[in-house]
Amino acid sequence: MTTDFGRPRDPRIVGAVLAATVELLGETGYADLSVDAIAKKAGTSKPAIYRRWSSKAHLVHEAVFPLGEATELPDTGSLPRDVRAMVQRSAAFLTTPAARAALPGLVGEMSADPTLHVALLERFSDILSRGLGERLEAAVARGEARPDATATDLVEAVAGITFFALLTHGTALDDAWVDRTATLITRGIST
Amino acid sequence: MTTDFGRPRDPRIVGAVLAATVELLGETGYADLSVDAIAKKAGTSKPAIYRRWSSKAHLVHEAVFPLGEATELPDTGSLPRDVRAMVQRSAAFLTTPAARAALPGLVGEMSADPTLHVALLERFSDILSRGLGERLEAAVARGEARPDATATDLVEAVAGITFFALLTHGTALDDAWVDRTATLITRGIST
Amino acid sequence: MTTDFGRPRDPRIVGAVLAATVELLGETGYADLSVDAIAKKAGTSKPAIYRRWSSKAHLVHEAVFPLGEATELPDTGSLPRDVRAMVQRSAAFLTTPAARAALPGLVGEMSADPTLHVALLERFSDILSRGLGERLEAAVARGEARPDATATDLVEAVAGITFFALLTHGTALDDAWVDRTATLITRGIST
Amino acid sequence: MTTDFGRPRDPRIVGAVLAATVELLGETGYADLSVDAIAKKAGTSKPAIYRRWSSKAHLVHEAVFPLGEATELPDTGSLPRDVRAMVQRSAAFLTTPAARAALPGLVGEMSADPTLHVALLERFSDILSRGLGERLEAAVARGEARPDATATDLVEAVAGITFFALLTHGTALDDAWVDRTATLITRGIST
DNA sequence: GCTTAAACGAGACGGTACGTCACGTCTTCTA
DNA sequence: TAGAAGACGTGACGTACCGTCTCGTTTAAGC
Repeated sequence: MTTDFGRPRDPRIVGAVLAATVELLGETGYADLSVDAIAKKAGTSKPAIYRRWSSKAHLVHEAVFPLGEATELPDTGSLPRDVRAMVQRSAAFLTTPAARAALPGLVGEMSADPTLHVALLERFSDILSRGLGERLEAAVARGEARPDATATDLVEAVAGITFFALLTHGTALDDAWVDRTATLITRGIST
Repeated sequence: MTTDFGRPRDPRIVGAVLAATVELLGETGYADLSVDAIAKKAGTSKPAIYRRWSSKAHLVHEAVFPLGEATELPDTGSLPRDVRAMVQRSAAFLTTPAARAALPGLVGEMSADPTLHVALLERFSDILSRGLGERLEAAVARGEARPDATATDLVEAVAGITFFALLTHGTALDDAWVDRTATLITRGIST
Repeated sequence: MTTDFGRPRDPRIVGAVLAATVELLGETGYADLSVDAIAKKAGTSKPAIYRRWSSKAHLVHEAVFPLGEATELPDTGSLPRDVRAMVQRSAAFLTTPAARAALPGLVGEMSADPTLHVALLERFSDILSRGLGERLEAAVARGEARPDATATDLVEAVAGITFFALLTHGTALDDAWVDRTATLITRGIST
Repeated sequence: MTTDFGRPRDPRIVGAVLAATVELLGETGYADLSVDAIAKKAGTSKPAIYRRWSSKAHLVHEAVFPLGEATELPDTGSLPRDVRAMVQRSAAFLTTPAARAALPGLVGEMSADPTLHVALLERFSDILSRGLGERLEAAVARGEARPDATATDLVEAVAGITFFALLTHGTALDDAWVDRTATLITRGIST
C-alpha cells in the first residue's frame, strides 16, 4: 500500500541494480555475489535494494528471469516441431551466463524460502508453458499425442532434462543436443 | 597418499560424523546446518572434521550419497522393466529426508567448487548408471531401443526429470508417477 | 578520518565494552579473556568490537589504562614529596585488579605488535610523567637534584621498580614499600 | 622416579631443542613460536619435548636463562663497583636477542602458571643476587650503605629498571646507561 | 640372544579462541 | 519520504596452537 506522498522512488534504480546483478553473476558466480557489491556497482545502496526486493534471492531471480521474457510459443501445427521449439527455448534460456551462474544457487535457496519457491516455479512455467495446454490438446485431437500425456509431465521432462544437462555439461547445449532431446520427449508422449 | 606413521585416525569418527550429518539434515535443513553442530552431535571436534573433508559441502555430499549404495541394477531382460527400475531407484534415492534437504544446497555449491562438482557427478552416475551401457546395447540388439540412444541421454532423462519433480512436487513421488515417467522415457528411446 | 555520512557509531558501546573488559579481567585473568565473552557481557557483538579496536590487546590496553586517568601531579614544591607522589600513583595504578591481571599479558603481546608497543608506552608515560620535566628542572634549580638526572631516568626507575615489585610480591604494595622505594629513588637523583 | 629400564633418553635432544628454541626466538619472537616448529627445527618430536618440559613456557625459560649461567659476582670491595657489576650483568643478560624476545612473553605467562612464576623468579634472583647478602652487609659495616637497605630492594631496583629499560628502548643498553643507572642505585642505598 | 620397557617419529585428538565475512535491519543526515 | 552511507546483531566460517594420546619402530639394559 504505497502512499502518494513523499519523495518518489528513483525509477532508474531498478534497472541499474538488475543490470549490475547480471553483470556480477557473470563475473563471479552466485556464491561470491554480495549485495554490497551489487549496490556499489549499481551506484546505489543496500537499503534501496531491500526496499525493492525482499532478499538477495528474489533480486537474482528477477534479474535472471525477467518478466515479459516469454511470448506465446509459435503454433507450428505439429507436435514434434512444437516440442523442439520448447526445448530450444528452454536451453537458450538457461544457458545465459547469468542463468548458468544463478540457477544452482537459486535452487539451493528455494528450500529455505517458500516465497522464492513459488515465485521461481511460476516464472519458470510461465516462460516454458504459456499456451501449452491448448496445443497439447490439439495434438491429442490430431492423434499425435497420447491422451494421458499431461502438460505437467511435458514441462517436467523439458525443464528437468535441460537443467540436469546444464549441471552436467560444461559446454553449451548445441543443436544436436536439442534435436536428440526433442526427439526423446516427442516420442515419449506420442501415441 | 596416506602415511604409515603417526597416530592412525580414529575409525569411529567418520561414521559418527556422517550419521550426525544425516540426522541433522533431517532436522534442520541444509542452510541451518553448522559444522559445529555436527561435531558436537558426533562427539568430536571441528578440526577433526576438516581433517577428513575439505569443506562442509564435501562432507554433506558423502553423508547423503554414501559410497557402495549402488549395486548393479537387476537385469530384467526387458527395456521397459529396466527403465522402470532405474526411475524407481532414482526416486527412492532422492526422496530420503536427508537427500531432499541436502540436494538443492549441494547443487548450489557445485558452481563455486569444481572439486565438489566432479565428486557429485561421479557419485551420481555411479549410483544411477552402473552397468547401464551393456544393458542398453542389449536392448538395441533385441530391437527394443533405437541405435542412436545413448546411456548419457538416458541418465540425463531419468535423473533430470526426477530431480525437477522433486523440486516441484511437495509430496513424495508415488508409483503412479514412476509409471508415467518410466513410460515416457521408455517410449522416448524405443524404436 | 571519520565521515559525516552513514549511521553513527552507537556511543554507548565503547563504554560498555571497556567496562565489561575490566570486569572480566578481574574475574578471569588475561589468558582466559575471550572477545566473545566481552561482547556478550557488553550486550554487543564481536564485529562491533573489531570495528573499534584492531585487536584484543588494543582493547585491553585502553580498558586498563583509560585516557584522562592522569592529571597533572600536584606540585608539592619539594623533590622528595614529588617523588613519593609519583611512586604512590604508580603503585596505585598498577595494583588495580584489572591492571594486575592485564599487564603481564599486555607486555607479552607488545613484542609481537609494534602498534601496541607504541600505544602502551605513550599511555604509560602520559600517566606517569605529565609535567615531570618542569618539576625536575625546578628541583635542579633549587639544588635538590643532580643536573644530570633526566626525566626519562626517573620514570624508568619509578615504573620499572613498581612493575617488578608487582610481579614479585603476591601482595599489594603498602605504604612502607612506597616509602622505601621513594627514598631510594629520591636519594638516587639527589645532589 | 625414573626407572633404570627401557630405552634411555637420547642425550642430544635436550641440547638440540634448547638451541632450536633460542634460534627461533631470535627469528620470529615469542608469540609466533610454536612447539611444532621447535620440534621440527631440532629434528625431534613434540612428545619428546613434553617429556622433558611441562610446557612451552618452561622450555623457553630454560632455553633463555640456562642454569649455571651465573657465577659469584666478583667482590670488588667497594659498593659502587659492586652495584655497577650487577647492573652490567643484568643488562648483558637481558639484552640477548633470545631474552629480549622471550622475556615479555614469559612474564605474560607467569600470571597463569604459578610453577613458572616460582621458577622464573628463582632463576632470576640466582643469577642476579648470588652472594649479594654478604656483600651488602659488608658495605653496611664499612658505612657505605644504609643499614635499612635490603638485598631485596637492591635486586628489585636493578632488575626492575633494567627490565623496563628493555621494554622502552629499542636499542641495546650501552655503557653510559649502565653508569647512570648504577649511580642512581648506589646513591639510593648509600648513607 | 631374548626379553622387556621405555623412548622415539609421526601425526591425530578434543578444546578453544581467533579474526573475518555476509546477511538483512536500523539509524543518521541530506535532498 | 527516498536516498547514500555505514554501523548494528547474528551466526558461521575455516585456521591455528595448545598439550595429550596412540600408533609402529628402535634402542639399550637385564637376564
